[in-house]
Amino acid sequence: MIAQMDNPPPREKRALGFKPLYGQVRDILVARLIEGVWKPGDPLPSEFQLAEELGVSQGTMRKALDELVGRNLLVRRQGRGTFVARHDQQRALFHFFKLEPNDRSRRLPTSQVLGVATGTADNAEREALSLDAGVKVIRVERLRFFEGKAIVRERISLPRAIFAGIEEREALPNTLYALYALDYGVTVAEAREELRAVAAGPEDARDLGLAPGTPLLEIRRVAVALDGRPVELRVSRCDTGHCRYVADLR
Amino acid sequence: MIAQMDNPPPREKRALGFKPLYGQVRDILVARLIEGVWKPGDPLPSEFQLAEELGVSQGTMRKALDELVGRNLLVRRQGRGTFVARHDQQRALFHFFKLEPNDRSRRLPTSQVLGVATGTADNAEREALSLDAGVKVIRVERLRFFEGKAIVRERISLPRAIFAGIEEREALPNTLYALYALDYGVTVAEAREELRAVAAGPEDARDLGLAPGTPLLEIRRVAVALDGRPVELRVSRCDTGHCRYVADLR
DNA sequence: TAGTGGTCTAGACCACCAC
DNA sequence: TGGTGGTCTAGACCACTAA
Repeated sequence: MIAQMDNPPPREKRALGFKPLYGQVRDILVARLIEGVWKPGDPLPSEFQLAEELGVSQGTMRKALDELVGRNLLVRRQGRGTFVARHDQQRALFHFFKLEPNDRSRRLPTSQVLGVATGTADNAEREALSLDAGVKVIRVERLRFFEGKAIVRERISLPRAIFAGIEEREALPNTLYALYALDYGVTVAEAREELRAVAAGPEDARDLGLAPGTPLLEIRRVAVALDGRPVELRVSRCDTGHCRYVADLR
Repeated sequence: MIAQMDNPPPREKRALGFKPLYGQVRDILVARLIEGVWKPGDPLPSEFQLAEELGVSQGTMRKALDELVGRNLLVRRQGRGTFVARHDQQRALFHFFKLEPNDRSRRLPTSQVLGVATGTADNAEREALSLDAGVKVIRVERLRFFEGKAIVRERISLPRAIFAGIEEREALPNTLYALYALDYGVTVAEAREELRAVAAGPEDARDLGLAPGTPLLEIRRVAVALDGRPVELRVSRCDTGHCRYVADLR
């Protein structure tokens, strides 16, 4: 059993505080993912084992697992098992990357870091990342390329309290979210993006090889970790002469 | 039973052609929605009745219904029943509308039709809507307002074969998708959007009160009906000085 | 109170994969 | 061949709504 063991009424189902069993099971599984009991790529115990451990039926465990698969936190492979999702698998890669080159090929761009710096969070960063005044952030500026052509200029802000030492690494990988998960225990679970059209500034123009004032697509993304903390602010300015932002509404 | 009645082997489950029962049931339900057996807002028979009619268990029927609820085609209301989703309910309205005024209020903009015309589909329309050469389309141009301020200039292209007569209506409602469903039997089930940054042209500038060349967010959307046909091409140019495009990645 | 969807269980069998 | 996830069933009981 789960929480009910402490309380005499074995199935607490009040009008307001009702929480289904599979929801409690799901929360327990999420907590284990946050704690790092299972790491990216690890297999979970079988559905039957998990169900027996938590004292629920396989059907209930299945429903809990289903929800986590739906949130892209787990991956099922028939005949093999259920695994913790990784941020560097083809399927998951494009979940947080919606730019597509105009030739419709689906590739990830390469990256070139322009600079890494540490500073005090400005107002925008404090609001986006829920930081107190005076807190330090790490800022990464980089360019991203499709087929050797610079398409995106990107500024990434990270709380130093979470990503301490990341500013001293010799190199940063192209897929940062896999790095966050493996080296900092931070699983990016969701993100909110706000898009605007802006005019290219002098630096945008220089780095992207455009005239100043050229319209650029600005993507402002706040990434949220499994535990609900906002962990990254990323502002990308994209030359939509060579790519476009694609969204499927279903 | 369903398809198996004709064939002696009651459960056809070959290596390749295997299709689960709930999938067949789901397809039958979708077919009924396309035929208009149940119209937007109508209640479906209860899960038990549907299950009995199609000769499956309630659990299987439930799984089929679950998928359609997940695709926003049906809506469940506990204690009341399962209903065909409508495109003019608060919940569904914003599923296909991702612009948010910068004051973060969630409202739909009002609309003002600038003009309606009929013409021969151009290359872009033919490709987007899978039309043959020479086919006629109806084009609607309109402005959309937040708080009385013109924010979006929109060009909508519709195949005349599907929406015959729509060009002669005295007025067009703000929420066109509800009109498509109710008067033309066309349920918009999904859409693909491509976003770019563009410079305002003379007409954009005039109608939106901006200087020519101001960066605008261009949203190019192809809406697809329940039966898979593309039914609408919509190109919106948005003044992101007053609003922004919002996407939640999960 | 009757009827609907929502949860949970127990068990059977199938499809897929690795060994 | 054994173990995993995937499907399907039958039945019980709970929560919500409307009459």
